[in-house]
Parts: sequence; structure tokens; C-alpha cells
Amino acid sequence: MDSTGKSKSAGRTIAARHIAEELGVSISTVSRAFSPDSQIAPDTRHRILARAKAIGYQPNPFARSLITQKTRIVSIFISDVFNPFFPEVMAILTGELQKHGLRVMLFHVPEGKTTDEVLPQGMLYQPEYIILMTATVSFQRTMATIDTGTHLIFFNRYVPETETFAVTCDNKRGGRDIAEFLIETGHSNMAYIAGTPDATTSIDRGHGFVERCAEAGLTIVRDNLPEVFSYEDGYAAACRLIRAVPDLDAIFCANDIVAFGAVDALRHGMKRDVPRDISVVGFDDVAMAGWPSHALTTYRHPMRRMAAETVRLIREIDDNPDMAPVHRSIAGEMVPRNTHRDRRVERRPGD
Amino acid sequence: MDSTGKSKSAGRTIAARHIAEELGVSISTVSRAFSPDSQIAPDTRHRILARAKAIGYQPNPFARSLITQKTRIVSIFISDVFNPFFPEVMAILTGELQKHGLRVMLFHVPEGKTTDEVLPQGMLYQPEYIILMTATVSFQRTMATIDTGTHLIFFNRYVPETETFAVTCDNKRGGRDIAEFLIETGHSNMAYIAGTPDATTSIDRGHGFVERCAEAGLTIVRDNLPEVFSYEDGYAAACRLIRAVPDLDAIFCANDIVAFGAVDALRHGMKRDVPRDISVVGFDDVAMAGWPSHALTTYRHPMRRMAAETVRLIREIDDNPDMAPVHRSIAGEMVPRNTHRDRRVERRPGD
DNA sequence: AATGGCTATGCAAACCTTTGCAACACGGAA
DNA sequence: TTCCGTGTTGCAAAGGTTTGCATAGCCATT
Repeated sequence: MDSTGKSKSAGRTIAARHIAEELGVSISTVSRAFSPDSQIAPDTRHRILARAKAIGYQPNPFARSLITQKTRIVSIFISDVFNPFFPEVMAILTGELQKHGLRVMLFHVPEGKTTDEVLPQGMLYQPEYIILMTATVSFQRTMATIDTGTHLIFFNRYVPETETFAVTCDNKRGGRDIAEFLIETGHSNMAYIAGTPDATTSIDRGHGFVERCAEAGLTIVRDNLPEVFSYEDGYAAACRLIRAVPDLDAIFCANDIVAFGAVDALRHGMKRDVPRDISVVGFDDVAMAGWPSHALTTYRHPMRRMAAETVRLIREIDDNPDMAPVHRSIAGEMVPRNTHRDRRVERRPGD
Repeated sequence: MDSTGKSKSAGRTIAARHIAEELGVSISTVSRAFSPDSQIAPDTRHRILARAKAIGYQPNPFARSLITQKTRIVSIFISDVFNPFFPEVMAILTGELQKHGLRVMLFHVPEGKTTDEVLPQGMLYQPEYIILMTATVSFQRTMATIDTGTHLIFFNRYVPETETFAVTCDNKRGGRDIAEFLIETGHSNMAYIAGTPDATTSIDRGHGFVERCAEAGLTIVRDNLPEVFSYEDGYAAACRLIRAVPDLDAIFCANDIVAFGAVDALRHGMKRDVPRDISVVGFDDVAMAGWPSHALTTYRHPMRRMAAETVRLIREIDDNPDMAPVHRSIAGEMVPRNTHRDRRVERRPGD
């Protein structure tokens, strides 16, 4: 009997039922042993938990979330545009969330598609949180998602018009700090190499930089890259700038990769001495910025703190689901290395 | 009536029931509309699917997998040791799997823990596939996992003793190719800077390299790094090697990052001219290996093809679940740039 | 001794789906 | 007309859990 199809690896999953039978209690009691603030005799709970551990039982999360409507899932949306800290961010995010009983599901938004198109797929699993590392999400979809009770958190970007949760680097402040630094060290003829014009990160860095320069009475040259942030783009942009304004004394680049391109362009392509003739400052402080071969003066992106902050934010929302959306922007810090030079000494040797 | 607690955002989830009521059919029929080879009148299916699309209904994956025992989930385990292709690999893996209706869950194995300890957490979701990018998994746990019917796939590493699915770079072949290349270009006094001795990748690269050199009658110096692969390790190791064997004419490094360290050590620390005095070859071909500032001669890691191959493998297993474990190792290719030099010309100018 | 209150447990409904089996309608063949 | 086969649909069980309500036991109070 039992005919066919039932024979393969019989009884694969262990359910609460098994423990209940073994210990002569009801399924409900087993269930209660696993919810901390349930009414159950300490001794009973202990016996159940011990037995569960022995045979490796844990409540089935699917069945559980089917009834509780709480999935403990956070969906992270990524796209092809990667930041250099991606591995660390993923490790921190996944590791910390996991520590607090949350699971990470990953969704990819391919080149030609918008986040709006992929979002419904992720929503099927009714995640409690969605972390968006992609840019392309519309106002309408954002609102529709929030309506379902899922909390949307923008990571390293934000949608200016809407009121949503966001954790970003304080890019404007960063731009200001860099301007401050360059002004303090005696620069007066500066340029900014921006990234893609729609990236809020690049825009804000530029804003801060220009703003602070303006306060000091300086105007700066700008070069808007047509495409994404890349080494080659930085190389080309630096060449263009030097041809247009030969007596530039500093270039601020929207990120380190672009800065590496710029430094190499100046040194090899345009035969300038960095930092003697001209200073270059990046943004991010990627690992190799610290290597002796580059020793890039840059601004440290608080990516790890942002990841940690995101987890903290999620826990706060967990405790208070009706919390109003907040935008946490986190400051980084100047990392002076060897691609800038203090030009004040030339003018005021006695200072 | 309805007293309390029931009022918040009523009827959030839309279920098959709703469509059934609207269209005057049973829930079963709605369900059948979504399984392609189910007996249902084409017209009925059409009506249901149309209505579903209109109100945005899709079968609840939790309830579905509760009964079908098929979760369509693949769990990926990562740790803190990252390869430089991590972002791309994740994008390819997630994107492709998603295309085929599979979902990716991410699990992190923290520094002090072994994969064995975290694996049970991931198993709770009964993934159909597990992709392991971490090293620390025991034979015993491996077998226990396979017993549950979950397919274990090692990515970029493998457990030599066990018979499991694995997709790796053909590291031995790579080592041989590099040896071949250096011998061909007239090198005869070579060294190898290995990574951590337990990493199969590093071991196999070394094996292949040494083996091919031995065939040519050459013995090589080896330097085993005490710690993980890093720029600093490469720097230190190169210094050690040069002090021990001053007339070295080539160093093969277990990866590009180490190679960058070695190049910088030779150039700045040990005052050697690379490639005039000594050649350095890396392994991976990370993005910056191609930048003019480095122009590293290296070996291209077929990481993208490996990711694609992993997806293909999963689809094959999908079609034939009893498939015997296979180890797919994928070859890369030499990428000659400017950190090596053809030394034959010095000896046989007329050749 | 009887009652009240409290704690610990069990029952059963609910969450949403899939699927074997039964029923039903319908058309064609005998 | 009756019967049978075919194609379509519904019923109900199953999957594993959580939780409101009811019950049972126990101790303490009057």
C-alpha cells in the first residue's frame, strides 16, 4: 500500500506535531514555547525547547508568517551600478539583520528595467522592509508600496520630493568640507568633475563644494561627465579641464575612481606633477586610495556606519511601526594623503 | 462589534478567494489557472488571469510552498572574505535566477563562526539550492544537508574529499598557463607568493605553476603568506623574497591585489625596475589591473562565466534532480600587459 | 468546605494554497 | 433513449503554524 510517489525520503520535515506527540503535549503548547511572552509553565517550555534543540526543530517560517502576517523578511534591491563598498555593505547588512532574526532576500533590477517593474516580484513575499540601492523608482510606486505597510528605505540615495526613510552620506557637507580643506591649504583656482547629473550623490557633493567656494569668493570650473563614474571618464575629463584652464591648482572629483583617472591623466597624459603643480581630491576612500602607489587625498565615505545605521533604523521602526519617515545623513571625514599640497608656504613662508 | 485590533488597513492581502468570489468560480479553479499543465477550460483560465492581473493577484508563495514542498528559493552564503568580483557575481546570479522564477536569500557567516553554525538558519526556509561562497563547511554537515534534498553548490571553492557540485576557476590550469607564459618569455628564476595555505584556490594555482616549472626543469622559491590575501601581505612578501634571492627574474602572485603590493614593494621599497629587472604576474584581472597606472600582466578569472555556469547548473538539476554531482572548472586566459618582459631578446638577439 | 482567582493547557479556527477524487454536464455512439 | 467517455469544475483534506476562548487544576481566602 501507499502505492507510489510517497516513498522518497519519507517524513522530511519535522513539525511541532512530532514534539507534541513525543512529549505528550498539544501542538499549541509547543508553539507557545517558542513565543517569549506566551503563557506557559517554565518547566514545560524548558522540556520542549530542549527536545526541539535535540532533534533540530524550529517553527516553519512560512506557516508562521502565513498566520502572523509578519514575514521578518527584508528585500534588498540592487542594480548594475555598484559602489565599491558593496561587499562590505552586504556583509554588514545581512549579518546584522540576521542577528536580529531578519532574513535578506535579494532582487536585481537589470539594465533596461526600472525598479518599479521588479518591485511587485519582491512584494509577493510581503517583506517588512525594502532597502533600495537602485535609483529608478517612481513616486507613484513608492506610495503604493508604503500603503501595503512595507517600509521603504533608500540607501545611499533618496527621492527629493517624497517623504520616505533614507540613509545617506552627508554629501553636501562632504563637498563643503573638501572646499574648506582646499581653501585652507591655499588653493584658489579649482574645478569639479561631477558624475552623472541625475545622481543625487554627485549633485549634492557639487552643491556643497560650490557653495563653500562661493562663500570664499571663488568661482569654480565644472566638468559634467556624460556617462557613469569611471576611471576612463575621469582621465578624459581631467585632460579637457587642463586644456581649457591650464593654471588650475586643484580638482575635486566626485569619487575616487574618477580621481585615479584624473591623477593618471595629469601625470602621464598632461605631464603635470601631482601634487606639486596641482592637487587632486577624491571622494569615498576606497581600499586602494590608501596604497602607497596612489596615496590619494580623499574624503572617507561613512558606508559602514550607514549600513549599521540602516539596521538601527529598522530596529527602531520595528519598535514603533508608525514612526514618521526620517532622512539620516551621515558625515564622513577628510583623509589627507599625498595628492594635495599646502600651497600657503609658497606665499607666506613665515606662516 | 469587531471590537479592537481588527481595524488596521483591513484586508491587506488579496487572495485567490477574492477572485473566486468575483468571478463565481471555486478557489481550486483559480489555483488551476496558475499551474500551466492543469486541466482547466482555456476560457476560464483567461478570465481568471485577466482579473488577477487587473487587481494584482499572484499566488502567495508561502502558502504554495507549504503544500508543494518546493520553495524556489536559493540561499547564498557569504563571509567576510570577499573576492573583487563580488558585486558582478551577485548581480549575475540574482538576476539570472530571478529570470527563472528562483529567489535569492542571503546569509552571512561572521568572522568567528563556521558555515556549519549558520547553515541550519538557512535550511529553515528549505531552499532548493544552496550556493556556498564560504570555506568553512564540514564534511558531516555537507552530507546532512544533501540528505534533506537540498542541492549544495560550491562556488569558487570545493571540498576535495566529498562528491558535491562545484563551479570553480580552473586554478591549476591557470597556474600552468602562467608558468608556460613565463618560461616562454625566457624566465628561469621564479618565485610564487601564495595566499592562505588552506584556500584551495591558492593551492591549486601553486600546484599548476610548480608542476609546469618542474617539467621545464626549474625549481621555484615559494613564500607562504601567514594571513589572508592583501596588498600589505604582497608588499612584505616581495621584500622577503628579494632579500632571500636577489637575482629573481619573475614573481607569480596568487592574486592581483597581492601582485600590486609586490610591484610597489619592488619599485619603491627595493628599488627595482619592473618589468626591466623583474617580472610580476597576478591572477584575477580586476578592473584596475587594466588601468594605465598599473598595467598588470595577469590571468583573467572567468568569474562572470562561472556565475552564468552556476545558473545553468541549477537549471540542469531542476530538470533532473537525481543528477550526479559534477565539478565544473572553467579556464581563464592570459592577459599580458606591462609588468613582464620578454627576456629572450637579451640572450638570443637573432631569434 | 466552598468559592474565587490565577495559571497552564487544549481545542479549533484561521492563514492561503494545491491536488486527488468525485460529480457534473455534454455530446456522440449504440 | 441510454450509456459512456471526455472535459471541466467543486469539495475537502493537507501543509504547519498561531491564538482566542474554554476548561481544568490548584492554591488561597472566607
